[in-house]
Amino acid sequence: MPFKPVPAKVDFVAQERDVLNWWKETRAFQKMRELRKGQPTWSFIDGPITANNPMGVHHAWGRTYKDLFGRYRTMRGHELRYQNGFDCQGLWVEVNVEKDLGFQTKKDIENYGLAPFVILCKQRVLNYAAVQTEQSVRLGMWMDWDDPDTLRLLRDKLGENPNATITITAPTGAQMSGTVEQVISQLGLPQFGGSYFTFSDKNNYDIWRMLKKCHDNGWLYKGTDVMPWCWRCGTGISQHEIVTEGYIEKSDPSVTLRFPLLDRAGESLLVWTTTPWTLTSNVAAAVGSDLTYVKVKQGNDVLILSKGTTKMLKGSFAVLGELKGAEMQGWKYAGPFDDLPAARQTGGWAEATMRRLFAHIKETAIDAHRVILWDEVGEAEGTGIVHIAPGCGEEDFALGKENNLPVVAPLDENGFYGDGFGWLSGKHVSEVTDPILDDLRKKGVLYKSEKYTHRYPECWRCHTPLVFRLVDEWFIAMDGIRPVMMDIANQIKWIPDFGKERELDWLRNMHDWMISKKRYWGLALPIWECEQCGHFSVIGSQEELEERAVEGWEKFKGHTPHRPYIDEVKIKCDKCGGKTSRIKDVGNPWLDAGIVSLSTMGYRTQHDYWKKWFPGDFISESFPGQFRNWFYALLTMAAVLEGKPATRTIHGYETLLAEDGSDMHKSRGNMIEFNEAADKIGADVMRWMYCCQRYETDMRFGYHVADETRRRFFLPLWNVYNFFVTYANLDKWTPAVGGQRSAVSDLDRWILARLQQVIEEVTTQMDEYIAYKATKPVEEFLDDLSNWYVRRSRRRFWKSEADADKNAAYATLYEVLVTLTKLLAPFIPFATEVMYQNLVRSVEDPRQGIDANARESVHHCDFPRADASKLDAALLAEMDAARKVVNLGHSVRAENALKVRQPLARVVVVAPQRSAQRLRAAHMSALVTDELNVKTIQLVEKEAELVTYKLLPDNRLLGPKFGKAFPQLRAALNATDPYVAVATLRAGKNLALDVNGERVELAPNEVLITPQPKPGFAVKADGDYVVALDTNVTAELKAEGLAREFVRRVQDLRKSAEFDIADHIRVYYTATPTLASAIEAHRAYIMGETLADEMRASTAPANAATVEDAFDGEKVTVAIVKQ
RNA sequence: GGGCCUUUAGCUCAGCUGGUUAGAGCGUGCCUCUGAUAAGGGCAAGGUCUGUGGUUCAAGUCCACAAAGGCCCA
Repeated sequence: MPFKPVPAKVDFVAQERDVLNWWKETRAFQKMRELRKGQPTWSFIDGPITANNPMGVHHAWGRTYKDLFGRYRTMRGHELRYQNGFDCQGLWVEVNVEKDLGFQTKKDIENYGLAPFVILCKQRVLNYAAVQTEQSVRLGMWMDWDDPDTLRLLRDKLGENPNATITITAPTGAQMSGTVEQVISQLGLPQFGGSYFTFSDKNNYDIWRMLKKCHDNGWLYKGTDVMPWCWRCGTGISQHEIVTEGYIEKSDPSVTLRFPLLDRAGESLLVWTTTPWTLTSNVAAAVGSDLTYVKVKQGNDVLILSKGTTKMLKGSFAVLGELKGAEMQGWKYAGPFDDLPAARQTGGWAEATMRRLFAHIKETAIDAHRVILWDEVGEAEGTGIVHIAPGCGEEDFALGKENNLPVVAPLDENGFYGDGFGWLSGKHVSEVTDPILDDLRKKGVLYKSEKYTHRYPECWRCHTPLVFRLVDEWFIAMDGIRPVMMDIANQIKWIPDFGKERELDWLRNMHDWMISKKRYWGLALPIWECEQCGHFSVIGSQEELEERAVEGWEKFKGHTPHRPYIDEVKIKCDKCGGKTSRIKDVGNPWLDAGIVSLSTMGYRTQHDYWKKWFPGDFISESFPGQFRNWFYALLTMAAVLEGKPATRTIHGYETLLAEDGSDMHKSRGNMIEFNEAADKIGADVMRWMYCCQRYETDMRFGYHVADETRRRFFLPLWNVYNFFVTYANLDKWTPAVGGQRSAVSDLDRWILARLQQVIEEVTTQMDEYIAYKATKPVEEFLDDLSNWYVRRSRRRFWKSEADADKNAAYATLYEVLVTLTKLLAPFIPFATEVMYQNLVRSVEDPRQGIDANARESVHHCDFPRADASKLDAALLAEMDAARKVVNLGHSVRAENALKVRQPLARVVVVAPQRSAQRLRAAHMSALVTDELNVKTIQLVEKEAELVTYKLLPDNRLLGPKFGKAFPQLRAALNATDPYVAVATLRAGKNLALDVNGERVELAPNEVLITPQPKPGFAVKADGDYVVALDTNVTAELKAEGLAREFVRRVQDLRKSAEFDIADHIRVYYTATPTLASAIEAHRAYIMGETLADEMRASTAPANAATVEDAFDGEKVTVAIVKQ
């Protein structure tokens, strides 16, 4: 057999695994790469995936785009780098390692030891890099992958002894030698190949260089602020992380308490807060200057609160008077925790390293207690008087700065009170609420306390409620780079285009970039700060560090620039000559990901190589978040070092949701893991789903959609392929046997013309990176192929004689399938490979070889190019007309309950003149009559008995011409005799009308004539077309219909008895008289259709497959046996 | 609080620069075809195009305001 038979029930998932093995065995990826070497470059820069967990289906969406456009560009004749990237450093990894170890706080990590902890982080990254590599391979991504087993070997060896020497073979075949730690630090270098890892030495040192450049420009500084802080992670959380990852509904005790006023005996401010722990740090009380406040008397107390909040008072009260907030400015009061030492310290209280910042403030918190004005004070909740603790809140801090207030910052990094807080010192913020309430009660200032539910920020990693804390962090000042960045953003092509606006919006509003994290695993910020004089140096390279090292180099040498070894190195202070240490902070991980347009392409060491690949042509990532994360970091780094865009195109896509539109979350249980989906629905189907999705809207992913995709697209494709192979084998047809097409029917020319159209559309859309606009024409084409071309061509394949027409059908379908295979290869690489191997490569006799030079894999082929000579616009229009008539005909049959199996005498068609001409052509007539099962087609000129007409003005032409008189024109047209008007217009003459007493003339092209079926006929109309059926069933036609019914029963029986398509049979039947005579009258037809060599009106042998049935008032028993 | 987006059939979404009777898929009901067969095709039902006002001969489409939802930034 020329082609391998296609199994009846294909296990697509198993088939994909076979393809993966075959690619591996034949080194298909490497060969493809060789093939494209030296062709024009197309540079894709991969945004690194965090190697921290197995992939979910949301990762597969983006990775499908990356592979899709890479494969497309390859087939279009480009050389690519094919480098995947892993994001390795940062808190994501740390938190998971902590979890594995059961650690609660940073102290646990320090007790465990930084060196072994960092090793565990690296091991986790290597482990999940291996997992994600395997998963990506499973998805069909062709990248320059590391061997996952090698990654696991390195993971294990690192755990055993990072200093042991080792040699491994890199993806390029080169040998990598050194200590385990050193080998790992060199993964992904161009000479070794494989994925890049952001923990590599190259990546880290290139960031050093970038930071030094920032410092040279004067952009790097240390800043102080009060910011959200997770005491469990021991690190600041930037506002962006909270905004995106959300808040929780949290119930906390709210407290209302009195601030007794000094100089106004018996009077108190009534103050409300939801964070009692911050009361220890109260410095001032804020009121709205325009708000109205009231003095109320309750028992012996006189309380002051805003007029709009008195409903919160408990019990009855008497209003003594009103005043404006502005009048209260400067009133002094006694704070709730003035007994603590912290309140008595000049400038306030903070950790030792930060006290200098408040040296200019000469007051204590107690001295400072007073009423200040603040526009933001409202009456929506509380008392209209806000407690201000500049050391415990972001806005408080800013307000404190404005008013030159002292700052009392109570918490250390783990959330414990420092030593200036009396009985609270050493207590943890999470457990002081009740003791503080007790204390306030004892002091007699507590007014009331109740549960209060509010939205509260939590740590997105560990879900600990955040506190606000005064901290030192390191920043890059962005003002200097802002205009450059905006210029760069404008040079880039954003897909979708609103991406540019979003990025520009971010750039306009962006604050300085906080690059420090007080953690352990990550980029070692190359900042050495002098404890004595505060001066700091920024180191730009390993070499520079060695040069300036005055201590500890020996301990660091041979290690990667990570904690703890890097911290051993001390350098001399430029300014005072003292010994300086590296700050303990690690870097923001977006630095790691942002540098890759430089670091991974040999920016420092292989400049020619870098120049060849920089800037990227294309990047693609999920939009949410990336404007302020990777896109931003990527553009910033290249802007600082080169002043250029890092990429020419930025493609983004939205969020992947569950099928019901809800967020996919592990915790919610509706997250679909990649492996699960791949095993269930296969990679090709997933990929097609992703490709069909509009990238600029959220995607709903689920198994129902997957199944629909399989049914709508995948099965028809496979069935057409299956159909071809089955019949080609039956006829022993191969391309070599067939040779040149000797006769090509219009149906063939039509499908080939459609094919060219599709190639053009797909190419256009793929060049624009709009995948879903490429998939749509393909699906339409497949529908044409399957539901029209193949359906209409069935008999050509089925007939027994091998003539030129049959050969043409095979040759055409073959050409379509092979082309489609190449066209779809970037989208569904597995199925297309199977089809290609069978259609093009595995013809049994190599001398029959389709193409002696056929490439080994479909992915080595060139992308199809449209052949203009096959693009026949007239033919396409002709077929459209025929299909329209057929559709109407079917519609008429359906509405009048005339089943297709019953032949009818004729179809009467009214069509526009051009179409009528086309339909008159013999081939089109045959198509229509056959499809509609009618004897003749009649194209009528005198359609008057069939239709009436609706006359409408052509709005586009006549609207502007008549303006306000347009409605009258419309009415006049409606009132005129349609038959006369049509006759006039069809004769090419102008139609005269009376509009508002004026005579106007309409040209034939200005009036739209729509035929309308007259009621009472079996007629259906659509636009210019009207189709009618002659419903008179003569005895002859009836007999023919019965014969066809009989054939149907025999065919069903063949099928259910599991006969082979080519088996010849004997038929036995008994039937009611009318049916029996119909069967005998059409004996030859029936036998031909059913491959019957004999047909007898008698009872069957015992072993025959038998069926009884009744239809159209007749009864029949049919039996068949194999001949 | 500012900016952007969305709102069209039971569900998910198309609808280009304003133009004739607003479409598709899924779901539902009915019918039908068939050697793609636990598929395929057709027909039908289902719409105040979120609301109000405006511009225009003509508005799902343009403008204003409002409502609901989403995203981004404060």
